[in-house]
Amino acid sequence: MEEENDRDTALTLGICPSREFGKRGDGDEESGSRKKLKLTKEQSAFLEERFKEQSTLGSMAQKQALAKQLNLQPRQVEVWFQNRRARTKLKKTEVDRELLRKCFERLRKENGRLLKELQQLKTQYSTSPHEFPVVMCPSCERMVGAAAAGDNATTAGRKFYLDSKRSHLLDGPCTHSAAC
DNA sequence: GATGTCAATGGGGGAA
DNA sequence: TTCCCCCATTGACATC
Repeated sequence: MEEENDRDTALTLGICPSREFGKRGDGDEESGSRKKLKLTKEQSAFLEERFKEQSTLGSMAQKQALAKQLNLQPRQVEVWFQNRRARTKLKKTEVDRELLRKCFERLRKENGRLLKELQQLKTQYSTSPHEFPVVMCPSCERMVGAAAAGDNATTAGRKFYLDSKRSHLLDGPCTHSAAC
C-alpha cells in the first residue's frame, strides 16, 4: 500500500516510478520490467484541451513548455500526442467502415430491386414485343426503346436498351446519340 | 485467464 | 544529421 502511494505521488508529479523518460531507446535495466505510467486526470484533461486546439505539438519550445507545465518529460508529451492521433485515426476508420457498410447494404438492395425489375421487363418483352417500339441507336448500335404506356410506375417513362448480350435500364438519356 | 486500454519503444520515411 | 511523424508492436495494468 505504501509502495502504491509512493507510485501515485510519482505519477501525480509526472515522474515515472521506475525509469527515466525523455530518451529514446532507453531500457529498463534497473527493475527488469517497465512500469506503466498513468497520467493524472488533470494531465490528461489538459493535454486533451491542447489536442482540441491543435493535434500536433508545433515547436520544440511549445513542447517543452507544455511538458514543464504538466511536470512531464517532453518526450512523454510527444508520445501522448502521437498516441492520441493514432486513437483519433482509429476511431475515424471505424466510423468510415460503418458508413461504407451501410452504403454497401443500400446498394445491394437497390441492385436486387433493379435486377428484379429487369427480369420483369425481359419477360414482358418476350411475351408481347409489339408493346415495345424499338429503334437502333446509330452510335452504340444497340436497340433502344421507350417503355410502353400503361407500364407500372417504376418503369414508365424510362428508356431501355435491348442487346443480344446485355440489357440495360437507364434512368437518364443515353449520351450516345439523339436517337437514344 | 481473457480482453481492452494506453504509455512507451523502435524502426522507417520525409523535411529542413 | 536532427527532428518530427507514422506505424506496428510491446508490456503493465485494469476490468470482466
